[in-house]
Amino acid sequence: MASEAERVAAADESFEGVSPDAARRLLLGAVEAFAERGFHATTTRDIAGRAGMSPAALYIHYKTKEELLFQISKVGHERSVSVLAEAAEAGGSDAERLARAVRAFVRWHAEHHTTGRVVQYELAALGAEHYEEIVALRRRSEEILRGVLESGDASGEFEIADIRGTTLAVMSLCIDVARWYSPSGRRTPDEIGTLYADLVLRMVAPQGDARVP
Amino acid sequence: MASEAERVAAADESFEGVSPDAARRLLLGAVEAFAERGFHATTTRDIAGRAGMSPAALYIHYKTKEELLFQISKVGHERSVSVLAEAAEAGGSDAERLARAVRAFVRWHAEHHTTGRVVQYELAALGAEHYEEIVALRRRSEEILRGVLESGDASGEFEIADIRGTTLAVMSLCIDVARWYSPSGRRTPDEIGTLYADLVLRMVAPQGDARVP
DNA sequence: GTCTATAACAGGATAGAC
DNA sequence: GTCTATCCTGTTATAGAC
Repeated sequence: MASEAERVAAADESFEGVSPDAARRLLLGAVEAFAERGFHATTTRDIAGRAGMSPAALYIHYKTKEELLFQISKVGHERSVSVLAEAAEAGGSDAERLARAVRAFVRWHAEHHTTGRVVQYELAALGAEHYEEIVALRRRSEEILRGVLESGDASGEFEIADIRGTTLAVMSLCIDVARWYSPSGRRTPDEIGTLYADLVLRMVAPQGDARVP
Repeated sequence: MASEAERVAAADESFEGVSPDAARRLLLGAVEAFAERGFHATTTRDIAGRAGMSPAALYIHYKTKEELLFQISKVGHERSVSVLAEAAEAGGSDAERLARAVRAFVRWHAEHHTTGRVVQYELAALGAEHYEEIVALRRRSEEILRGVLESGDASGEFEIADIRGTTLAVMSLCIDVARWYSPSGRRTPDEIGTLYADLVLRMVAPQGDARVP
C-alpha cells in the first residue's frame, strides 16, 4: 500500500549494516509489516513478498518469524539506547543534558516510529530468552535517564519528589511518541523533541523557593 | 494461567451491564486474552474456553471475533471518556480540574490496564466502520482535556506555549500507563495518578514571572 | 443455548529441483 | 540462494443433535 516515497522514508538506516542484501531486505519488509499489522497478523508470505522473494527464501536467512522480530528489536533497542547515551553523556549542565537526551530520544521514536512501534508493542511475541535479552537493553535506557535526573536533583538544579516515578513518566512520554506519530502530522520529529524537552524541564524545575513570598 | 484472584481483579466492572450472562463472560474472557496475547494471537477456542464454553457457542452471541473486539473498545472508551469528563467538569480552579482529570484518567488506565491495553493497542484490528466510531470517541477525550488547558491558559492560571502539543503529551502520558502498569509493581493506581497530576501541573505552571529577578 | 463434529481454509515451515 | 510444490497444524465459522 505504501508509495515508493513512503517506503524509502520508512526504510530504516538502522539496518544498513545487515548483510547479505537479502537478509536486510527481509528485515526491512518485516519491520514494515509488523508495524502495520502487528507480529501475529503478519504472514511470512507477506514479508517475503515485500522483499521480492518466495516464502521459502526467508528460511535461508532466519530460522523462524520470531527470529526476525528479535533482530529488529535488538537492533532497534541498541540504536535508541546509543542515541540516548550519546545525548546524555555529552557535557553541559544537567538541564542541558536532560533536554538533549529527551529531544534525541523523542526524535528517534518519531523518525523511526515504524521500528519503534515494533520494538515497543511486540515484546510479548518474543521467546523467553530473547525477551530477557531485550529487557536488559531497556533497563539500560532507564538507567541513563535516571542518572541525569539524580545528578540534577543532587546538585539542586532540579527538584524531584520521586525520581524513579519521574524517570518512568519521562521514558513513557518519549516512547509513546512511536505510537501516535505520523509523518503526515502537523509537527516534525524535531519540533516534537523540542516541545517535549521543554515540558520535561518544567517537570523537574525547582518550584516555590525561587518565588516571591 | 491467571489465578482466580487475578481473574476477579481483572474482571472489569465496566462490562457489568452486558447481558445475557454468557455474552458478558465471553467479553471478559476476550479482554483477558487480547490483553495477554494480542487480538491476532488469540483464538476463539481460548476465549470460549475462558468463558467455560465450546468454541461454537461464541458465535451465538457475536458474529465474529472482531465484533468482540469492537464491543470491548466501545465500552472501554466510553468509560474512560466519562471518567475524564466527570473529573474535568466538576468545579474548582482550572488547576484543580486539570489535576483531578489527570489523576482520574491515569487511575482508570492503571486499574483497567487490561482493557486499556486492548483499547489502545488493538485499534488497527478493527474493521473500517468500527474504527471510525472508536476514533470519534478518542477525539472526545482529547477535546475535554484541551478545553481545560485552554481555559487555564486564557485566565493566566497556566502558561502554555503550545496547547495542542501539550494536550497530546498529557494524553500520551496518561494512556501509556496501561502499557507498563503492573498490579505487582511498586505503586498503586492512585499513587501514580497523584504523581502524574503533579508532573502535569508543573508542565503548565507559569514560569519566570513569579520568580525573584 | 450449548454441545460435538466438521467443513473450508490459511499459515508456518520444509523438500528437492535448478 | 532461490524457486515451486507441499505438508501439517491450527483457525474461523457452520451444521445438526440435544
